[in-house]
Amino acid sequence: MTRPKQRPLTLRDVSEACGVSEMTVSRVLRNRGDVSVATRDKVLQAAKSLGYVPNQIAGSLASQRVNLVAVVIPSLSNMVFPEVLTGINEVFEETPLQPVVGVTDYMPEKEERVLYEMLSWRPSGVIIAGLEHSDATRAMLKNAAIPVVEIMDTDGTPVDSVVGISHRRAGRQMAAAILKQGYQHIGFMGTKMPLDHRARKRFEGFTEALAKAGVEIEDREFYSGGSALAKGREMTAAMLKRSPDLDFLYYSNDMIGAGGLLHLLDQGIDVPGQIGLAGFNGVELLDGLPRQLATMDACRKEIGTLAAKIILERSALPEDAEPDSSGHITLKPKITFGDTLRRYRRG
Amino acid sequence: MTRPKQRPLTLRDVSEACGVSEMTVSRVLRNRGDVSVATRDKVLQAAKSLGYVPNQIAGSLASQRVNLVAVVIPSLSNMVFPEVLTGINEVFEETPLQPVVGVTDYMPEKEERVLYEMLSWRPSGVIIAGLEHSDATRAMLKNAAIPVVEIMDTDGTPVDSVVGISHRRAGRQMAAAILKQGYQHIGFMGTKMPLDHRARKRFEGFTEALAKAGVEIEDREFYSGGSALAKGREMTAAMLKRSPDLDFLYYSNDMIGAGGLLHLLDQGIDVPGQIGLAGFNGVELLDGLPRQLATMDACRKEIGTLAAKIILERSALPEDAEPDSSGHITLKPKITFGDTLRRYRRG
DNA sequence: GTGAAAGCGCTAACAG
DNA sequence: CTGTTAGCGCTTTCAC
Repeated sequence: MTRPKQRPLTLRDVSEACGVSEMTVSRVLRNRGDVSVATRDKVLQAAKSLGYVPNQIAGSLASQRVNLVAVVIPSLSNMVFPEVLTGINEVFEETPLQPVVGVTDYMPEKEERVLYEMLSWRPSGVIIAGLEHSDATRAMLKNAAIPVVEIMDTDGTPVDSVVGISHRRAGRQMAAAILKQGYQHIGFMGTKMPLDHRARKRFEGFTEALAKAGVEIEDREFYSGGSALAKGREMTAAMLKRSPDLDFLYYSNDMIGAGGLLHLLDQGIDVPGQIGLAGFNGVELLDGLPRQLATMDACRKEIGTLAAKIILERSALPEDAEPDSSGHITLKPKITFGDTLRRYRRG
Repeated sequence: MTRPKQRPLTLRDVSEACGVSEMTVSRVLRNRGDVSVATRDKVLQAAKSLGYVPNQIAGSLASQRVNLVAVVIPSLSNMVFPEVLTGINEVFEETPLQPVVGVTDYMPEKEERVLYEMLSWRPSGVIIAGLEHSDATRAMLKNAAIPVVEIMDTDGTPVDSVVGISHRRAGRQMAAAILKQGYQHIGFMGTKMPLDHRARKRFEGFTEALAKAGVEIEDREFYSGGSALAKGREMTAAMLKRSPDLDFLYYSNDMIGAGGLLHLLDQGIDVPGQIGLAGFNGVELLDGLPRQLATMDACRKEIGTLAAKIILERSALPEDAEPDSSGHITLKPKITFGDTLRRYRRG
């Protein structure tokens, strides 16, 4: 109750308060080893009434174990990543492990800084978005000698484990679906993606599959910043003005797709009859639009869950054991046709 | 290059590699004290080539300083909080401080656990959402003897500093604006809010202001889970069926408001002539809807920025200095009328 | 079941 | 400018 100001409580304080050795107090507080019920209660009671909070800094240094898992993602405003985090959180919920999030803003050099910062806390594992990293980043990941899971994307060579989808394949798949329904005049809209490798790969897969069918994208536009919904609207209006013959619009994410959809409906355009639309991500947020946008699920939450599970297994493993599984997981997203990609061949 | 596996590098390794004492290596790596350029370069070079990453655990224990700031928020999927985080991140960007986020899912008891966990890392400060906490949580915050900023809400008694808006006032203000425009038959839709105190306070302020004008809410509905947009649609449809005479719908957040708006437009209802709408939050995400929803900005990013700045100032202060400012900041959100709350008195 | 001693990897405080 | 000496608060290991 009468706590000395400024100096946080230590084990010793609790020890003195209840007349039990520091060692035993430590045992009680960690539920380690056998302690008589009597002393146990005494200790617990003292700790609580003092309001003692253990010092993990000291604990981790002594035990050489840290219950932190570094999670490195490009953005928090992207909707996608909070969902991944939710998956991760769920798995770690009932374990001693704790995720610590770092944000890179899609900047490789910031990724480097953030990772360095996090590794300096000696986390038990790293979950990091993407497969494209600077040499320094990759080196740090390797040197850390802890489990590393690269997430979201599987098109490339992981440092260690990987959980994600093939965005190139996703792009191809959507192209195939679109062509199959008879659409031929296709426009593309998306973020400027020098650094969003996943968007880039989807685009590449998409164009590649079209090319195989002898189709080329007839118009394209890229944006950055601003409200995605509004951007989708604007870009769509502009593109259709430029290229009125388009019969399909592929968007690199659902938000701009939704903007496009709202614009087309405003204009009284028949969707998906006259113009079809598709986005990417399967954002639940958008259920409730006048039409359901065709899209592909990016398996966000599942990616989080699986990545966390890999860390969990690996970090429990004895020092020198090698996991028997390769730790490479490629999920297979499916297309949701919704109401903006017709299901029957054009008349 | 030939690094012993499993054992992370220590200062000593660097020290040996470059023939400089550990202490000096430490100085170089922290940019502390004067070191000759020659040794400095030697050290830096050795550290880099080895791929040495300092151990903050040991460093913090020795220096009794931790560059972590605990940030405790109810949710990541609420859109609101990622924006607050963005504000916080921006401020800490160029400082040694680093936010660490914990999520409570609006559960007081989880809040307690999360905070305990974070305090055990002895952070330099705490930023925590809301003013309602369990006694244990409040006690921990007080005992921690570090700067604490409670954010989002100012209706109540903070433990220490506070940055936010008065949600009660926000509710009253919106009620006043609605009444002023002559709307009289008002329905309310929102989340089930036993634990969302801010939504509750807005609702209370809202009904209170209506009551003063002799107006009562004529219908109300609460939801939980699911896509907010879809829920807004459904609830609005149901409510108007039940209470066709309503001329205004107040939503506890913009997403369900947007759902309602889409529904009304679908039905060909004149908005805001026949029915007016308002939400809350000022979600930029929604720019691009057919009509701009009336709303109030919750000052999310600014709250983050200010809270971070308070921590920053306070944590730099000498041990016993008292901040001269009370550290109580109430921001004043303004109403955006948009296109769903008419600006002129009813005919 | 409990305690005493040693040390985790680093930095504060002094010496030189 | 550089090095030495003590810890930081806990846990490990080994006695009892």
